[in-house]
Amino acid sequence: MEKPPRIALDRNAWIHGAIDVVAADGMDGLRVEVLAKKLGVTKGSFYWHFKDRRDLVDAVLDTWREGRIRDIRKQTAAEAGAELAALHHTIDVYAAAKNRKGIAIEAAIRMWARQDAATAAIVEDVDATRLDCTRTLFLALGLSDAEAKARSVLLYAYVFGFSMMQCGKFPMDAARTRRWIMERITQ
Amino acid sequence: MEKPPRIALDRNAWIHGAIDVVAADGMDGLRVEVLAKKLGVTKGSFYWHFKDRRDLVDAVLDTWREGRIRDIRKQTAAEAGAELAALHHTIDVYAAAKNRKGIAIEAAIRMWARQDAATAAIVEDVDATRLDCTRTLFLALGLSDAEAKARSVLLYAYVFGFSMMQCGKFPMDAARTRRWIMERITQ
DNA sequence: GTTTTTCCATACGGTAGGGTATTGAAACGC
DNA sequence: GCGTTTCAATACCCTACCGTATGGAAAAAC
Repeated sequence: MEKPPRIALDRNAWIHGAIDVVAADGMDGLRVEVLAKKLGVTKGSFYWHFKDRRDLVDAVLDTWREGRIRDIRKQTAAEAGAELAALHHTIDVYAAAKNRKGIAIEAAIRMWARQDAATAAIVEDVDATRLDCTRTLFLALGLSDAEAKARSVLLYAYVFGFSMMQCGKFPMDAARTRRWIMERITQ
Repeated sequence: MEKPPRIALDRNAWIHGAIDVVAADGMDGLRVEVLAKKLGVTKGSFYWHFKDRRDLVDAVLDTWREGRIRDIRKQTAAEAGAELAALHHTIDVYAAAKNRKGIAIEAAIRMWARQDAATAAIVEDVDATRLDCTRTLFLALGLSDAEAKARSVLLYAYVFGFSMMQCGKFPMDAARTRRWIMERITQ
């Protein structure tokens, strides 16, 4: 019997494992002992790296905020003249079905933010950053500031809202609908 | 000391109490013993009216579905010629800040639907009904079926998405933005 | 090689809560 | 009045977890 080599976990391994759990089961589903078993250790390890469960939750939220802010800046980066394409790209990336995990985390954290003020503040930061990024793109297209803001709000509300809807029983041409809506938001 | 008169609870009292809890704490926050204490009884009563916790959850979901379907039909009812006003009214009612509890329940149930297939089917029913109700209004305004569907999807995605956003740190004229978006969706 | 630090296992106490079994009391049928 | 039905209280058992205390092994420091 080979003895498995000792691979020490760090806070980061716990945080990323926790994010997976949050995506699957929501913030309430994040349990220290369950996560420990998933990582192949016991909670003795957990309480070495974290003060308590709340410490992990805060770390998850911080990691999420930093990641989301970095991501939206990257996705909305556009050379001069490519702003419209960048907007289309942003909608595609954020509303895409391939982004199931990201959407699940968004929903879980926003749900949790209803009960937790600190989380609500983090969501506010992320949303403000996102809204500002697309506002900049709309401004570059020559729109007024008020219209750039309104279109940004519509863009994100659509993206988040669509990800929460279940259109399975509503017969439609999904691709065509997507295209129509994207035009409506950006032009 | 007056002895409080015995007021027998029925399933409905439990269900409505449960809906309040779900709005406040999500589906995971719905606990038999906690709800019993809130209703001033013990869980001995609960297990008289319900087989188990899942039985209550199912009852909550059924009640929610029936209520939501009845409500959307009522809100989108329009005399001939008043279809546009009905659309505006629908957006107002569903996106309104005054509807905090309704929004919280929507979010909680949609979150729960990620883990529970039966719930996902119920959400699908509600969404299909809602989409169809506004589609009918758009059709009455003379739009093509494809466009009527696309506008309906945009309408609900916006309403749900906006309720999940935290725009506190994004400075804007909220009323004016709302008006702009409403026009963009309906006209 | 010994000491120290790092990381984890084990064992334990405590609370919350699901579900059952039993008892009890009020209301109802007659 | 008297039995029956309806609804709720009580007492349990059991599981899932949080958090702590302590011991122990591996690695690093020296």
